[in-house]
Amino acid sequence: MNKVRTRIAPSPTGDPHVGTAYIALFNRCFAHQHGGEFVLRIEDTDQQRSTDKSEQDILSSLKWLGLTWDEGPGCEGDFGPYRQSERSDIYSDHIQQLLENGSAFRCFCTPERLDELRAQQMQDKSQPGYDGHCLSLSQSECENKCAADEPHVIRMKIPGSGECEFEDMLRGGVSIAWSQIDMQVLIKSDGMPTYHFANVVDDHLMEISHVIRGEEWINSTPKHILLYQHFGWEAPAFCHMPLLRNPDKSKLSKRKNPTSIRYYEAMGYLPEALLNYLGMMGWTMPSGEEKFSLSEMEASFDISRVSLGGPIFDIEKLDWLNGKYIREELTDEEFTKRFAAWAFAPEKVAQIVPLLKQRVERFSDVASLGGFFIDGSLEISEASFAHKTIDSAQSAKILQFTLWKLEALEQLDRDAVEVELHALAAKFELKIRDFLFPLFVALSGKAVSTSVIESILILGIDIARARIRQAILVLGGISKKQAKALEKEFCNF
RNA sequence: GUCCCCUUCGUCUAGUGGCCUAGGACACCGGGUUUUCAUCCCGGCAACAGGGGUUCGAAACCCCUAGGGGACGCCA
Repeated sequence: MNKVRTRIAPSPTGDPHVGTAYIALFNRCFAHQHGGEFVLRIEDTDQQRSTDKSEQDILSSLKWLGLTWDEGPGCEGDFGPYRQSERSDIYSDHIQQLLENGSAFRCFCTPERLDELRAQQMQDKSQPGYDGHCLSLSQSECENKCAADEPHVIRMKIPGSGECEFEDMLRGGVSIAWSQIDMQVLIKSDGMPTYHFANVVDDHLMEISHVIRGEEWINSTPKHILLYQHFGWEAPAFCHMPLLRNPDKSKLSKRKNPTSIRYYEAMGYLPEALLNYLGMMGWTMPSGEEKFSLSEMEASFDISRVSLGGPIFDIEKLDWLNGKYIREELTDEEFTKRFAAWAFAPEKVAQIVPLLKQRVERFSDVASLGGFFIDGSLEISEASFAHKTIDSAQSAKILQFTLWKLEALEQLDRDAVEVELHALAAKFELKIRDFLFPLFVALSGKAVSTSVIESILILGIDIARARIRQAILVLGGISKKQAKALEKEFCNF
């Protein structure tokens, strides 16, 4: 058997997600269990959404958890570069091969035509997908369009009939009809490869032997297998892990649950506890022991022990485990050190001090005024939101709208938040001080507090989001029906 | 809508045809220890989705039904 090599391939388009860490953990364990290597590759082919900041966040979050990689950015091996945006030449060479051997074709259809096509297919309740329009273009038509610089994409050809059968390491045989598979775009009109194409090319060139990824990819596996065939390459083994779930069983999402690794860091979870918790999602030690370190997991890892039901990410059990780690693994000295490093991180203190200094008369005022910066959840009740003109329903609405605004914000900076909040207050026809009142309470637990905007920035979007959501719940919550109506109103704002 | 995957206590799970009257952990409820609380200890509650096969024997294998989830983008 060839050397085992696995990879995690995050896309730097948002917060570092616990799901990424989850899949990374299993990839790392599998590789190391077999004396192989674990590779990190950045899939930044989406030029619109990829950011350097997100990449940095993902890398540092994985490191924080101890999920270091044997090869990847900052740890160059023989298969670099490890960032897809730096591999353009490789993709253009390879797409040329497919164009030449007839397994891919140029498509000049406009996005408008494709939207229309899809809308029609949806209406007819048929399987949405490309209709093969440009397949019938003659060679000369195609050349003329290219010469005229007409924007186009490159798509892969799909067998007209039959089934794609493949082995999943956990599920056994899976078969999907080729008729279900779309003629996937491989190269976008901006010249960048799509995930499907870059992923296959890179996995092959980086000699990835086992692709361990989320269940959401099962349905596109035939596309990948077909690409390996088009190139004449041997496909790796595939293994699809169950998806982490919200308490309502849907795929874990930030709208329903904190998903950012940063959130768990900011809430004061120990990385080793969070990692251990992720390890017990769908997996158990052969001994049955629930508390285990990364090296223990790697030593006893056995992928066949993965269970297939999608596990619910249960914060209560994580809390228990984290407490267990604090009690059993930290000496008083270590606790002191780690708590201080967490609570009094210099960058954080530097931001908080100016806000507190002007509002305190004695140091002994600091804890009650600034305590909410290190508190986890706040003790608030509906009564905390009592206000002379704003009732509970109105408060909940203000909080919900603010939450949506914050979620929509590309980047969290002072000015942007200020502009948005003022705009919202105006729409509500409220004075900014009245409008901000529920936010003060939601974020700090008190009616009197440091600046809301600064507080959001210091707390971080993840904690702010969680607190606002909690406050809405305390205020009686918002039913699905109400949420729908509100969302409509929000869009019209 | 079409296709794919999944299904054991509320939750995470053990279980690979007889050790199953289904085990452990979280949560919850009792009790003990503790000046309170927490920790810790002891006890309790609680599940094989339903139906049909195969078998001497099914939680486990097969089929059907139901439920849940996912995928169907010039996002990944």
